[in-house]
Amino acid sequence: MPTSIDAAHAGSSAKQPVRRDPDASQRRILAAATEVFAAQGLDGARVDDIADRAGINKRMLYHYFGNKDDLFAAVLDEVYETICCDSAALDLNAGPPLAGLARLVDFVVDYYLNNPHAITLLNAENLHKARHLKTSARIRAMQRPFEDMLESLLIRGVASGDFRPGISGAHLYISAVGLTYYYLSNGHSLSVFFDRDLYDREELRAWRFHIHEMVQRFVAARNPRKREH
Amino acid sequence: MPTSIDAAHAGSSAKQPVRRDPDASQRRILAAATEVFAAQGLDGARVDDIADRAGINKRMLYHYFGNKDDLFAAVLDEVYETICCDSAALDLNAGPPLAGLARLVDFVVDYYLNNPHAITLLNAENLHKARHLKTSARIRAMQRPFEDMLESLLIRGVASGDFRPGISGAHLYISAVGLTYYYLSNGHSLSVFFDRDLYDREELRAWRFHIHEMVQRFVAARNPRKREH
DNA sequence: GGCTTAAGTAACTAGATAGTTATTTAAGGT
DNA sequence: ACCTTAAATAACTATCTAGTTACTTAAGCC
Repeated sequence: MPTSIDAAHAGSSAKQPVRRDPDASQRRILAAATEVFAAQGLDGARVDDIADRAGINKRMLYHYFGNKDDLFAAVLDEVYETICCDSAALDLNAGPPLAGLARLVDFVVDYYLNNPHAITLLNAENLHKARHLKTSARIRAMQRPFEDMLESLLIRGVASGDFRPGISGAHLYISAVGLTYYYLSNGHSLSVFFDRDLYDREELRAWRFHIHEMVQRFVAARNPRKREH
Repeated sequence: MPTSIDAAHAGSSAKQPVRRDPDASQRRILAAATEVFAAQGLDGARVDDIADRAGINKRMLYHYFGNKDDLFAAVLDEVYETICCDSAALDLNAGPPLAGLARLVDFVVDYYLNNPHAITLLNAENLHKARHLKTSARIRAMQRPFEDMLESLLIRGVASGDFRPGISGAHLYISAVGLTYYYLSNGHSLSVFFDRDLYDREELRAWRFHIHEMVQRFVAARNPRKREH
């Protein structure tokens, strides 16, 4: 089957005038680049492959994005954008602290389940020592409010007697992401090693529950309540 | 400065006979390949670069290892080898269960601190869906004994009243590795986001302590004892 | 010393790949 | 209708790169 229908040449092969749509072309390029960079990495990806999948002429890719590296930066910027937007919508400080904590975990798990590209793209970025992130304005803008939100949650939890004091918001967040990310990122190796499919629906459900338990027990003041899921 | 002294041509430029040492050549190639694949990934690595760093002729690389992909497989095999050997030396079931658990965590943290190459190599492997691992005999051979050792530890812990029942050895292990691995693998991104150097000595010490706490609190029967480090 | 084997070398090649040049043509303002 | 701008295309190129060919020479055995 054909990989994708070329919008610019949609319909029959009759000599219809080529419909122009710069915005759509850019979006198509970005979407194709996201797929290919995620699947092959920055060095493994082929510019011709991206252009083919986007159904556009390679020249347009250079016209809109400059070069391969800048295109990769644009893809990453979009990833950071979605992380920022999704995070901003997350209000950890409504309702009880324990519920906020659970929402944080579910948010992280859902984000990486819904954006599997993000993992391999961020891996590629870290292989290059976060070169592109360092110049991204977006992520810097949301850093402070996000950390503040985390700290508020922790303070509220200590006040309510649910959390113990002295917990680092950064460590808590890195833990939740790390447990999610590593499992999904290295699931292929782990599945071989433990001889079962860790991407299986039931395994994923169990792992989500595991993260909830780990995080809760970590912050819990004394004996944490069982949490139904 | 020159990248490395070529053993085959060591000494002055006088017309000394070329010393032959096939074992050393292979080791040099493997060591260079480990460096380059770890730094650039499978696709980013250049065979010529590896040959240059090894100080051998490219032809020998193909002679001993077949092709680029097989060389990468050999590098990974060595990584799996060290993981297996190091793990085998780890006796979790001597002394009290809590001490065994702490040894497990320290082992994992130390392994990835001492073998930073392993992380990017395993990432490259997972980008390719653990293609090479699937055919590695080594890792399969140690899977069962390692899991058994973990389960014994958990059973002993429950018996002694230190651990709660119902904990999965696999989940426990994945957690310890995940917390270590993600922190180190994505430390560049995280350092930018949290605006501090997470590879700093003091930060690393704090993170190790954090993993100990998380893991201990996770398995603890009721109120875990504080653990000095 | 001569002979066989394998370690080592230099120069080469076929194909791939990022990036360009030169050109055509749709869209939109006046 | 005309003209400018920019979207789109096809064909091209300089360079890089994995893998090879053809050759030289050290080591070990008799």
